[in-house]
Amino acid sequence: MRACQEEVTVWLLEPGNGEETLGTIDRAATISEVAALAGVSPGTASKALNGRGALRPETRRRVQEAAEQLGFVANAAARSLQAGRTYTVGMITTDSIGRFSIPLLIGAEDALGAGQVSVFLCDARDDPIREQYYLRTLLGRQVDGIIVTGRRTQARPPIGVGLPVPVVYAFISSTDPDDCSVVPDEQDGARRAVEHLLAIGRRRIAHVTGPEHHHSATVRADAALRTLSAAGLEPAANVLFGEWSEAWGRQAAGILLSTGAEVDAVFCGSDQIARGLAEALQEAGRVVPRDVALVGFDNWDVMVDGSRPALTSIDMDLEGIGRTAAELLLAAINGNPEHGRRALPGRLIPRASTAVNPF
Amino acid sequence: MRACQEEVTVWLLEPGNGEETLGTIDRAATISEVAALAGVSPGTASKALNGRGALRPETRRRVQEAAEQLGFVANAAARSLQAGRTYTVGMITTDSIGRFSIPLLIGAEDALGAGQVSVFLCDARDDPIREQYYLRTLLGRQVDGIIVTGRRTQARPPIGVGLPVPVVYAFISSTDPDDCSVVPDEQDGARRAVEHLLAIGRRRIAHVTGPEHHHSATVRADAALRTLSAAGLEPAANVLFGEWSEAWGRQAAGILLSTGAEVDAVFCGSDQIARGLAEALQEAGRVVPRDVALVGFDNWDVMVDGSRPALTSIDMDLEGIGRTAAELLLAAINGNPEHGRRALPGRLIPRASTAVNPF
DNA sequence: AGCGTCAGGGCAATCGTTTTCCTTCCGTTG
DNA sequence: CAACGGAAGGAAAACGATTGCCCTGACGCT
Repeated sequence: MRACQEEVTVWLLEPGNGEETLGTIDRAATISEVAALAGVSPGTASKALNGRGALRPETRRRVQEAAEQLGFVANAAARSLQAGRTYTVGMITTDSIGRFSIPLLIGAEDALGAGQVSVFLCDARDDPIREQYYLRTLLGRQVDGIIVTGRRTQARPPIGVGLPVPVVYAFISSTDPDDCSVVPDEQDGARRAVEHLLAIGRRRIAHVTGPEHHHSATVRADAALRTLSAAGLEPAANVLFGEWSEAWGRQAAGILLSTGAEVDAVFCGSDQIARGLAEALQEAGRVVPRDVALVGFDNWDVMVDGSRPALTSIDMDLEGIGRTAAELLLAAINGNPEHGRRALPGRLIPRASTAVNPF
Repeated sequence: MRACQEEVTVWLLEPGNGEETLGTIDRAATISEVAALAGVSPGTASKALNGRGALRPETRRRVQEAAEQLGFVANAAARSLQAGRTYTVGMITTDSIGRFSIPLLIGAEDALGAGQVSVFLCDARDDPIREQYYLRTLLGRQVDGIIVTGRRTQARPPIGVGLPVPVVYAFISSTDPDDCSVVPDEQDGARRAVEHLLAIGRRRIAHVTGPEHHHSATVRADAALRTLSAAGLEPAANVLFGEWSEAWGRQAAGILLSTGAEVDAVFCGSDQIARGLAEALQEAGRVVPRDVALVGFDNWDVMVDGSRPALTSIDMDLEGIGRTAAELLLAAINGNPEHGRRALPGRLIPRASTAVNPF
């Protein structure tokens, strides 16, 4: 282990001293070779390296040194075979890998990597055939568990029933309430957005969002309306459903302006929509946030920072969702399965588009 | 059991025919169980399922049926152990997984998945320690090969020397010319951009790009200048190095306008820069593309489509790079290693920002 | 001195597949 | 009719790590 650290350093800082880098591993050494070098039996070597059995400290050390010298790394296949565990999980993204999957993936990979578990990545691309193919592949590889993710939060049918390994859904959820799902709390997010606008004194608040058939759009819209009415307010305009794009945001700005509704804030269903709205409003002479304050959703860096002014937005903490899903999966693998949907709160990231004092 | 099967099928394909779905796998069957059910020995069953050995067709069929009935999927660990191959490759992204890694990943996963090879994903996050940790992990898992990617195209020191498995670098390249690298041909991309601007009749062309210490920035800038001078032209202004952001694009627009240089086109080092430039130019009263044509780089959908007008851009075909890298890796695994850098050409995607007739 | 105990470590089975021999049984041929 | 050859399939040895069991000394106690 010490040597390991030093090796890294050698590679990193001083090219030229290649003595003990990983480069010395050119054909995997077996534990028998290590044992032979240390003058013990393979079984003993195994115990020495895994801290099991009753061994003299000196023997243990000798084996460890031999292992290091040979650059020994235990053959995972052999170990899995005998342990019945692979320290491996599969991650299936049902839609394609994209903007939403990545933070999930990073979070999951983070939590799993810390537990010495590797991740098989599978991209099912919205194709049920591919999905089942990957499921089968993963099961053949004896993964210890599976994380299922997707780009929509809507509940989906379970990927399989009676599977031999635990499954956790991240971001999307399973329609089976007995399955374990970790999702963002979108209602809470919408509530925070509206409350923030209320807190800075806005009262004529509109909502522009994605397609009405999109689960996230309706959930967020409902929560927004509820929050408004809890404050004794009506929305400043009907909810505008459209698509998740800047173009729609621009178009929606036109609609809002043309209806003559006196709007002093818009909560947008996505940062892209908010950005489009911001542009169009300002082209029409409205000042953001003085005349109209804006809150987006997703906290997507390139959108919130690229927009002028920078966008206040709701961060769903996707990385946290990925991490939590991974942790729940590990727990399930260790025999402590959890059931049901768990909704993680997001947080509001305030920026200039709702700054009370815009200077 | 039956009920389970039907549920899966109902969801998946054809309600009613639940015979052979994955639902039946609830505790992995071994080949011995299959063999017993088919009334043969395990060895024979193996031959039957893998199309090897000399077996009566009828026997083969019997075994296959037994396998299906039990939902048999060969234990990959056992198979790897004996074959010495795992049909698994590792993919290490040296910087974080991000906008550039994803298409690479998708491309690679595509090519590998088709070959029944699974991918271990590792995110080294620009941390050499993590990198070496993952390398070690992958080697312990006996991956058949490794793909190394990153978010910068600059050459990097090899991830290891004398490794027991082949390595292919994708997007980034290795400083060791003997290693196999697949990279975008950025010079070619820059050339295409400038030639496109020349083709639509622009002669006073400027170049705004990222940091001077960034490899991509200098490579593209050099190629752009060479292309101009090959056409007998000088750049309309000194190359403006800055950062890869919209903010810099806006700032650069100010610089170009204030120097009074008569610029009729700008080739930008990234779509973000181009977008910032487009905004600022138009706020200053210039019309894109009539007064100033713009070409970006990366063909990043949200930027090229979100910008107004939509941006002409250079697409580096990252997915193709990922796919090619994976194919080369598979070839190397099969004993046909390739060496050296292979630069893949990109293509120019024309959009409104360079439309000859902007209506 | 004799017995019990325990530390230290070797042996061998085990995980599930594949593969290399073998064996057996027929059919064909000299 | 004996011998040979090929087809069909079984037996068992790998692959590499782990682990329970057993063996061997050495030590201590009576």
